Amino acid sequence: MYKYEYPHPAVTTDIVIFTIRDERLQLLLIKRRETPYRGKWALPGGFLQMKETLDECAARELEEEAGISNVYLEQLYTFGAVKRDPRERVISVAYYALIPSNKLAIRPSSDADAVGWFGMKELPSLAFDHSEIVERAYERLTAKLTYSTIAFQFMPMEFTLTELQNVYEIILQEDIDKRNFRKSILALDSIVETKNMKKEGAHRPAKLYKLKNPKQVLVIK
Amino acid sequence: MYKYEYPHPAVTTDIVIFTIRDERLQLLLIKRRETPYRGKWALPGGFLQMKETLDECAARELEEEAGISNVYLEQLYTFGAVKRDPRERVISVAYYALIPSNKLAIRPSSDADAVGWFGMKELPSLAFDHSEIVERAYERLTAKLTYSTIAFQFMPMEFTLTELQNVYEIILQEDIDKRNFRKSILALDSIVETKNMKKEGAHRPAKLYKLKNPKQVLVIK
DNA sequence: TTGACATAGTGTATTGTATACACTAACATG
DNA sequence: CATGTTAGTGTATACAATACACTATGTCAA
Repeated sequence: MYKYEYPHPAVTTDIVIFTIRDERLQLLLIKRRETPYRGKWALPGGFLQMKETLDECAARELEEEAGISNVYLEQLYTFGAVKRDPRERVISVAYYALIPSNKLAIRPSSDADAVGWFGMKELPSLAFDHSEIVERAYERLTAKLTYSTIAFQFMPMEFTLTELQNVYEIILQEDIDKRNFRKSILALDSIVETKNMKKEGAHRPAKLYKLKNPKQVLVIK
Repeated sequence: MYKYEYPHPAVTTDIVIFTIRDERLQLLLIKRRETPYRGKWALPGGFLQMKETLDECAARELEEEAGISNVYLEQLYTFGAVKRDPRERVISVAYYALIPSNKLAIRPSSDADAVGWFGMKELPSLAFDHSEIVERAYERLTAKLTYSTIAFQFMPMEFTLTELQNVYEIILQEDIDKRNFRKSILALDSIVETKNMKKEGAHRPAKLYKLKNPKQVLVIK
């Protein structure tokens, strides 16, 4: 039992985990097995521990609930509506993470069918204020796509320019001119050709590229 | 005495209050009269109450500690280093506020010389991790200056284009071409001429402008 | 009253960036 | 070896950003 002279809220982190799967922007949800919102889908997340920072808490939840580590993770916004959790006062520091498609090993966490990927356009109704969190994360993601190299964080180690273009087109939901796209991406000077080619199907193979600095996200212009 | 089954951190809001004063970007600090960091300057802020949202908490602190209300106030970032406060675990949700120069009535809060404005370049050493908070607030401010109409929030009801240009030049610390500045500002279609002129000194008077929607901050382009 | 001074106010030419657009190259397969 | 499919490439045009200098309107002092 912990005692304080004045009331303290609980603090949690909730994480919007984005990936590109099946040509769609998807995110990871967890089915709640406890009240409140029992049976509803919710963002992965959990309570802050006293000996970890907020970043560490988010990374830990990402690891525990989705089996994912060492990916792009950024603080999004802090949500503090008074009744956002019916049990007690809970402040949620929201994060979002980007997962490259090759890291998609959903470790089913504790239990199998309780974790799932959902397309942004086919989201179920969510617990708490998680819809609002998702919306804000999507806004941030689309904004950053246009003024940073954040999209590279969705890519596996080696990728083709067409694959990269697909990521942009899927997230922004608009067609991009192939030549202009390649011109602007190469102008960033963030990726280099590898010696490898992607051979797939009955057509010309594509050059594979890789990031010069895999973890670095640059703000451009 | 409040009791919980597991430990809860304290939650505070801290506010970086910017204004333009004496041709400089300045911010409001408060001298601490309690330990820890007794006698050091710190950002205004305080503990979240159970019945108020984070935004309300920040607005309340702004009012209580600086006597300022009804100004631009935006959540900045949440700071959660484990030992950022030596007393107990404290999560700080940082905000920043922009004060028009005409609202500068520093109500000395509880007591006189404990509140002061400091130029960004002449800041004293600050308590806690408040230097880090200030730095991030300044980054956000300069970034938003270039892609939103946030700078208008520094202006009084009526202002001249030269005064507005000065605000940009002071914050960005660079000279701006007068004709290009006026062209781009008027292109935003956010301000209109008033019938008034500012007569001051031995020279041609300047037209006074006002915001079409005083509270609105637009993201541009 | 008028000349000197100080800031307000205005337009255009040039440069750089973003966009639109179509054909050839290289592979697999039948 | 013809067909189908995706990879890969350059240029002309439109638009936006920048550089740049003179006239206008007031006050004040001689």
